[in-house]
Amino acid sequence: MKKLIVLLGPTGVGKTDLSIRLAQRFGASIVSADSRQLYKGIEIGTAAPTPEQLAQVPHYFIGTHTLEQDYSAGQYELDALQVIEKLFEQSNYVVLTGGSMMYIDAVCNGMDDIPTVSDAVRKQVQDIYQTQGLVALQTLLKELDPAHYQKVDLCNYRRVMHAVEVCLEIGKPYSTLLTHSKKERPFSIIKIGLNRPRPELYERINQRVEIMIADGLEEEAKRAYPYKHNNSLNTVGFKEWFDFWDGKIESKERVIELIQQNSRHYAKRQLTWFNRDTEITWFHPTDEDKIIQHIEGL
RNA sequence: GGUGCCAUAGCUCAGUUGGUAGAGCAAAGGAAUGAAAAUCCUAGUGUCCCCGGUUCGAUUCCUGGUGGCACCA
Repeated sequence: MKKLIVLLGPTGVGKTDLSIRLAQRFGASIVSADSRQLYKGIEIGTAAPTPEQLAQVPHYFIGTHTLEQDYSAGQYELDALQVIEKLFEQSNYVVLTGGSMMYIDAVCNGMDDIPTVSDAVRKQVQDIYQTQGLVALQTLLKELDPAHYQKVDLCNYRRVMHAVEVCLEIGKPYSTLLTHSKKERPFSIIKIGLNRPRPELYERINQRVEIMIADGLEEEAKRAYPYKHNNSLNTVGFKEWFDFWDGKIESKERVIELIQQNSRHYAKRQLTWFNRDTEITWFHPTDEDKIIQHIEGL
């Protein structure tokens, strides 16, 4: 039986190192489930695997896209599944690792089939939001998809916008596409969660940011600055620099503090998401032997 | 040493004409179906610096401490 080892956890917990050792132990390749490490040119700020690490085990979805390319969890589901199936032809194990919650769920559970929104519709909906505000979008959603209007978080403009976009794109209610069903996969899934006590995790995050700065994060951000309007750069570690250069943050010290803080916030959100998933077995990253035993025991 | 100002949430501060208090930020908890490192939601929190005094009642007024800041010596 083919087994997908899913190694997940909050940012900075220590997934990369362990994923390489596990992959070597089980003769597997690594499929990254990280919505930012797949972009080329922001390696320092996203703590992407180093060239040395990449040389140790074949990696997929690291630095495969340009900063200008749009990408999505839905696209990732299709692409990753294709890669995983191919890798299972050579090995009984594949390691999926990363912290992008929705990317992991896309592979493990699947997402409903929703068409990609065209640029024209996206622009149209953005215009409504910018000129008439969120209330106008809410009203529009109430007309187009009353069922979803009842369920969606109406304060969250991204969600309201997306629902409206899809309704306009397909000409029927967005909610008719949502089945909330779990897709069957031709392999079994072993979910391993990595976590540390909160103070320990936060200390690691803070230190990692300091290391990024020493490694040249500012220069990397400067090179990325021309692309700042792309989604690839709506990213912790970059948006703070952009705000600094745009005069919205007063000092470099403050930039660093904010990167650390936003990283901690991100880690907390990841944990909130993962804590709902009862399929995860949790370990401290140093419990490598226990993790291997756990995988072999299944 | 003298004079003045200040001391309230983890931080910055507001406030109570005397009836034991509230903002922002932080921390915490939560939501989540193609932008997800995105986006959004929710409470909580207090020896109101210390000892006395006045008062039915003091965080608030008064005396004296302590600490900080400023100015004068």
